[in-house]
Amino acid sequence: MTTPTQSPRSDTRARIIDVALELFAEHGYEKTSLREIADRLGVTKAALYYHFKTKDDIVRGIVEKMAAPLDDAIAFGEGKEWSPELRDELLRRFAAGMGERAPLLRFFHENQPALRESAAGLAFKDRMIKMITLLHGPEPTFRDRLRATVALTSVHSAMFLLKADPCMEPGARPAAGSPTLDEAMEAALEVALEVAARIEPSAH
Amino acid sequence: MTTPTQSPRSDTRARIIDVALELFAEHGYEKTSLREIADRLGVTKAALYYHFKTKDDIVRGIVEKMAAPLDDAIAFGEGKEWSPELRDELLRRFAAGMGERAPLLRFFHENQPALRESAAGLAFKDRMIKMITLLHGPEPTFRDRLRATVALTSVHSAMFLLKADPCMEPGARPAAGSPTLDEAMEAALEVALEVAARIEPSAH
DNA sequence: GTCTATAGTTTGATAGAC
DNA sequence: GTCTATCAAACTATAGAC
Repeated sequence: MTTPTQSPRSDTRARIIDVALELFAEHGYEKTSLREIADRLGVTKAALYYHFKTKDDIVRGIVEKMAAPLDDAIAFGEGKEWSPELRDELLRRFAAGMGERAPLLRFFHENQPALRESAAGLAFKDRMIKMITLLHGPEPTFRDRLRATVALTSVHSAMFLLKADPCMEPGARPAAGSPTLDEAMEAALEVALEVAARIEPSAH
Repeated sequence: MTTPTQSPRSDTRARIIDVALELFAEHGYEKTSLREIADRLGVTKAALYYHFKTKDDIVRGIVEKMAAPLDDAIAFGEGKEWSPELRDELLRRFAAGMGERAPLLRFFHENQPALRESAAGLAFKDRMIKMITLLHGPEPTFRDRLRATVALTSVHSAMFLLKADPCMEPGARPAAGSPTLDEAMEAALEVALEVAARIEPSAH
């Protein structure tokens, strides 16, 4: 067991990561200043620099803390022989893991320009590409790789729809009401499974 | 006919739009400074401000000039009664129009945080949502709206794949070589049609 | 571990000459 | 229509006291 005298696992560092991801996802990486993060936490900018060397280092912290479900899914799929069942199980694990970490996925998709020059951002992108590779299996066609990619992005698209204005026209009914996050994720997984179902690596 | 003495339709303004979109798509809106745009054009920042009132006004210029194919597709679909044939024709027009304007789509998808506070950005988003609505027709379920959204994003996903490193592992073959832009767009349309095919607005 | 204070840079935008 | 010169503001990051 851990020492009782030890503080609750560097609480501030964890809080910085949480607040930063929240702001990065909502307002974007570039538009979120360290001052905003510090203010929301009730500390000063300098305090942030005690825990993280640079702004980009916070991104590193975010990815390291939040990408665990993605790594788990990759570890589960890696080494196994490809099969339709494996493919579907990977999608289920991805949807379950990322659905609970919606801000991370949003941050990744909507801040590509900032993440493109970030080591941590590229590391996350590599994980996504690895996930795509596991999904389509060996000797894929371009269409197979595209289907795998589209399947993964359907989770993000579902979130986009949730955020988008539900009532768009005065005449149109608000499309079966606003679904909950869980319902949206369920729909995302269903569509993802549909798209991925036509992946057939042996038919090259 | 237009006056012969008139200059070639304000060449500089058009060049600013082209260069700005190119840089915005490649390096992102926030990371692209007006100095960079001016330098590449061989002018100064002040010259930019003669043609555009603010940086965001350049975005407005981009959308107004480049979103024409999208408006055409919307105009084509609006007022018509929904049918599977209309749905597919809309997807074909969208893919054809946006495939030729790949940077615009990339700019839109990868710079949401910046565009979220931009009037021009919101106008483009409205067009996309309108396109989604035309695709799924009346009384959609959330799944239908999601399928319509995913179908539209497949064009962007195809471009993501094209940019992503083709050779990912030492052992893996580079997935049927690097396809051309046209081949990628053809694949994107095929996947989009697949995804949209299960939209059935009457089965609510 | 957190603070004050500030260095040092870059940015978007403006004024006015030509 | 393009230039030079400049502004105020905002940012990341650092130094050093407590």
